[in-house]
Amino acid sequence: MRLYPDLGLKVFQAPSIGVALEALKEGFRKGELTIIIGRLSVDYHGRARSKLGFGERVVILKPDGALLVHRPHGHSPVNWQPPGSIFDFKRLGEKIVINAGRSNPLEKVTLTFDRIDLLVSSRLRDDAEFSLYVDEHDIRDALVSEPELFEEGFHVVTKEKRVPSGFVDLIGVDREGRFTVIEIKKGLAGRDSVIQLKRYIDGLKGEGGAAVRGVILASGLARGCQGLLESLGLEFKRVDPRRCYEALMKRRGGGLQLELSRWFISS
Amino acid sequence: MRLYPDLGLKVFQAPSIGVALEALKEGFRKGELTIIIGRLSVDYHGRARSKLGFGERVVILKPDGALLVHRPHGHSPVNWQPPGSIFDFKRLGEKIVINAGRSNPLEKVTLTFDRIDLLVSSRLRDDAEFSLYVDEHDIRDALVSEPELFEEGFHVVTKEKRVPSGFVDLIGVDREGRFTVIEIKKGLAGRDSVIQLKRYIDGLKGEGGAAVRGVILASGLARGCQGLLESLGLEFKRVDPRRCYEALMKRRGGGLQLELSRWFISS
DNA sequence: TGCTAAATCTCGAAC
DNA sequence: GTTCGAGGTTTAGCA
Repeated sequence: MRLYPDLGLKVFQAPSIGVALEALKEGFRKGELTIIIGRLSVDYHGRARSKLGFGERVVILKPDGALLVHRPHGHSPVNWQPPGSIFDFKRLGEKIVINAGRSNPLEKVTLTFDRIDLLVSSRLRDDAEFSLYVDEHDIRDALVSEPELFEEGFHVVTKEKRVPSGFVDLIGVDREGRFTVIEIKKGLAGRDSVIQLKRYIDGLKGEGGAAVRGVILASGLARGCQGLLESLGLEFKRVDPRRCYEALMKRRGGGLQLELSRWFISS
Repeated sequence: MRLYPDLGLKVFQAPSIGVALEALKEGFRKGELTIIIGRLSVDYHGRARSKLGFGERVVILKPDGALLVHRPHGHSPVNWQPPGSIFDFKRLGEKIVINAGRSNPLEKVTLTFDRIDLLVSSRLRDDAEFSLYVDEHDIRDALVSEPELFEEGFHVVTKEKRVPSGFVDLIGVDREGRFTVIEIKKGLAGRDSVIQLKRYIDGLKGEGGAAVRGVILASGLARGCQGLLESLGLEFKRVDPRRCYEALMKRRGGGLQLELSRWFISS
């Protein structure tokens, strides 16, 4: 065992069962994040059931009650528990067992280690803010601040309006005074988007009696949807996320470098 | 630096930039999984854009080209790259920069470390098979092997039949000889399931001329869908995942202990 | 707490 | 490779 008080980082190599158990309990009690490399099996009971035999994996226990079991391949953890789970550490013969569960929904994952190669525990300080931009929400906001991105003479009346079957992204009036419902998709709009828009319009027609114009606003329309769109009397318009991004940045005052050209690995 | 050849586990504590770079390159070259605990910032350009300032996090690099950046809280990584990504490690002044990207879709994530507290690299052996049971697939299989779980006198004709708008889960003939289309949902069936089933039936009606019976088979029907269901002339039947699970286990010959009662943390 | 819609969704299978 | 459907989806935003 090695202790590095400067970094608050505790590293245990091939710890005994007693040492590992103590480190697990103390690390969680102190609000630390713990990483285990070892050989374990996993069982899950809850929303479904799963079983995974013994193998060498990485386990992360977070201070907020999240647990992750990662195999040496793949993006997603093979088993996990969401934040808010309750941990329980115990010895079972020559093995270490970690239970993590919650009551709603009722579920529990059980890790059984027959070997722990490395156990690391550390308090992590991370207050940085994460910002992600140019999503559907941003496109809508860009249109609110610059309606001409949609169409000249267009005016936004309301956004995120609740209708019986969901939420309409944007409602406005076009230059000819027509009531216009806009359904926004960031990527390709598919059959489901078309049907969704149709339902929205039907719901609104129920309220007033006037005709309503329906427009899908997306970066593209999936193949085979054109016919459905036309048969329902709807329109499609292409949205340029780049221009929306620029509009947003202009509004937010931030600078913008697109540099789309020399993105890729320039190593 | 400590080398444990028995376990194939390399542990570097507060390594110099040169040592860290060398370890990263050699670890990936040898097909090892690498974990880094340190202080870093993250930038992502691609399907969206994101920015995350400096903070203490856990980074996992997998031999299949997956990369994960985990903050001390939450289930999901704050940034990542999927398997198949290309890694690039380099020095930039007193910092270490890791780029991970791919060309389709064109995207890249950049990690900039101003401190590395711990770097661990190890080859992980994990050949175990992961099995997850009682999903939609299993319910369908349970019905194929025990059609009376659906209805007495029911006969399965085909499963996973392709129709213009997707795949029908099950098609069969009921005791009165009616052509029956079954849409299976593991949990609550919602409005979308009802609409999907209607589309399937419409597609099948196009083929033959006979009337088709449509049934939603799920553990429940979402509130407000009953009306839609009836107006479309469809039915809802409750499925018991537990009985399906038992049917599957019977068929697979395995034993079964449900022990639903004393699941929860019995610590 | 529960529901609805989005996601850099991921993952796997079929075409 | 692309597309489509499912997921222990997870996550964020509101009623």
